[in-house]
Amino acid sequence: MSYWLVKSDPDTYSWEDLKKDVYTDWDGVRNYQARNNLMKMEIGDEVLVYESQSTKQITGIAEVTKTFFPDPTSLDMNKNWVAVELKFKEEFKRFITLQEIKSIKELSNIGLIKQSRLSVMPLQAEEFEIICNLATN
DNA sequence: GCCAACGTTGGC
DNA sequence: GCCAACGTTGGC
Repeated sequence: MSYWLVKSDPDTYSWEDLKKDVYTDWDGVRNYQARNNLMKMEIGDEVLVYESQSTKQITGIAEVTKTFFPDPTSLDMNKNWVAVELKFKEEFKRFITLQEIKSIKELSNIGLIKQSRLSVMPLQAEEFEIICNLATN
């Protein structure tokens, strides 16, 4: 059981879209490090969803329902991009902003801050818990 | 809109 | 294999 954080630009695919779709293929990832993380996801893993750009906040939790498969949106056969299937799991009572994450010392090593351009990253269990606790308080 | 960070491409 | 040029992402 692992924990992850994925980013999405809400103009492309928002939390509202996921809520509406319930299941979605998390595709379009075009970065090897992010792809390698997608390939490590297992069914039942919990995934925090972060909206970048306009809103900059973690909105809730999704769950991995299918492990990686070839990304159907990739036309380049030489580059084996992959997607996973995610399912809407839980919306946070309170969205956690980037600003708030930055203000918490225990989260200072989180990939979201350390490597701001990476779109799929692992989370420590403790980091996942801290964020969930914030969101339900 | 600007810019830093970083990934990719292509010439050498 | 190096590195300059360029493109993209994402915070501010």
